[in-house]
Amino acid sequence: MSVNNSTHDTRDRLLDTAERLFAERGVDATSLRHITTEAEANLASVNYHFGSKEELFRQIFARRIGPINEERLRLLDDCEANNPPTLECVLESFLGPALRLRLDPDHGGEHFMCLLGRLFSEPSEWKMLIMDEFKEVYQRFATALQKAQPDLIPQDIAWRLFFTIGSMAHLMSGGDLLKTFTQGRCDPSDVEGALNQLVQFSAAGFRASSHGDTP
Amino acid sequence: MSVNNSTHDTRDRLLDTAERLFAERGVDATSLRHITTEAEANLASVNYHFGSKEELFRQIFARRIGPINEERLRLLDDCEANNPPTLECVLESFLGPALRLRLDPDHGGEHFMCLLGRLFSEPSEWKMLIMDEFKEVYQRFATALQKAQPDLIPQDIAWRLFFTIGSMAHLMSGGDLLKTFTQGRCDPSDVEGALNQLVQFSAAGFRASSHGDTP
DNA sequence: GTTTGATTTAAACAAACGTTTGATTTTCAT
DNA sequence: ATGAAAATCAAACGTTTGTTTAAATCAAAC
Repeated sequence: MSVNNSTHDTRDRLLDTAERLFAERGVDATSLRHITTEAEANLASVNYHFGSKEELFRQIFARRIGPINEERLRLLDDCEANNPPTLECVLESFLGPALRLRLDPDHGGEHFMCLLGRLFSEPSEWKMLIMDEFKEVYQRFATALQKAQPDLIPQDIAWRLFFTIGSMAHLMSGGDLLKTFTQGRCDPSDVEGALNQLVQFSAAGFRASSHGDTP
Repeated sequence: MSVNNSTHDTRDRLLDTAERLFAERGVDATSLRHITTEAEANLASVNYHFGSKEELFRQIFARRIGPINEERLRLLDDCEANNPPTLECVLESFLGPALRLRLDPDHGGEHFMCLLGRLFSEPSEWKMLIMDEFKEVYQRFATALQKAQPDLIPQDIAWRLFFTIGSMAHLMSGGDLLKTFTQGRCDPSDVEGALNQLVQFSAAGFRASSHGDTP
């Protein structure tokens, strides 16, 4: 029932290694043999500690996604101390905790960030595992954005939050592409710089006039 | 060497079926047996007509990506008849041909759009197959956007085009999520409405003042 | 009608997959 | 030290994977 030190070692080693390989090569393309080899563990250890590959995946998410969403809501609470909250504050509360995963000193958070960003565009099988936890966060931020921009109709809020999430996911999963295309002049590993760029871009998008036809 | 009618039938059936299944379930998660069964073809037919699964994937892209990028550049040429071109015109030239894949009457384009959107966030293996073709388009549009917003520094152009691509990819691969979250009130299958939302959002983002700190 | 080349077919291939087993080793409270 | 629980291990399980083979079928030219 309880866990002693040595098991915790290999259990965590499996989580860390799988997290990295899932991020680098995709979930389906990463085999248990690859994971256990790089983690210097026995092939059977995944099924012993987690029961199945799917449960391993689930636990990789479980240990990271909760704290991120909690911090999002905590920062949002701070924003809503002002009424109405500023657009930039709300957006930064949503985007910051995710993008700052890159600052994790042992790079585990960075790998998870990449994995999380890709999950938004993955077929439904894996995606639905986290969308339930995400729904509460989504609703809280949608209403906060509505308060920050009361002149927008709810549909516009939804569209623009959707685009913001898309930009965020793209940055999380494929930021290296931007660095390549700009020959290093735009560097997503400058987290605060990237966050500022995305907040400003999205905030301006949210401030566009409502029904869009150029008058 | 040449191909007669009957072979073209099963060859196209394989392309169409694989395109759909790759979009619905992911490339790695789709087996040749699944493809050939649904296409009512023999298991060996993929290797006979294409040589390998990877070459099948490559040809699925080859037949669609060229026309899209050609139309993008053609529309961009029309924009640049004006000097400077408007932001909305340039953005619509980039986004329209991709989003309008949904209008393909036999739904083949819709499946490919979903597949294409996902590819941006996929591990490098498959992604690099199309990034070479994309580079020319990227450069043409980056310079056009620079002309449309001459006050922005090139890094800002790159960041904002990157975010626009992220929003587009998110819409292409996971638009159904928006419909779910909004209980059907935002419908990405209304192509022109979705395109207008994205163009207005991105155009406003591009018009944000340059270095972002709120004055 | 025969021949030739293109296509389809059923069957098999080796390799890799996630998972299970049963024995062995390690750990630690007693 | 001893016994029970926890963890590791090598080996095998039955599937499924992409690919190959060789025979069968088809289409059309001669």
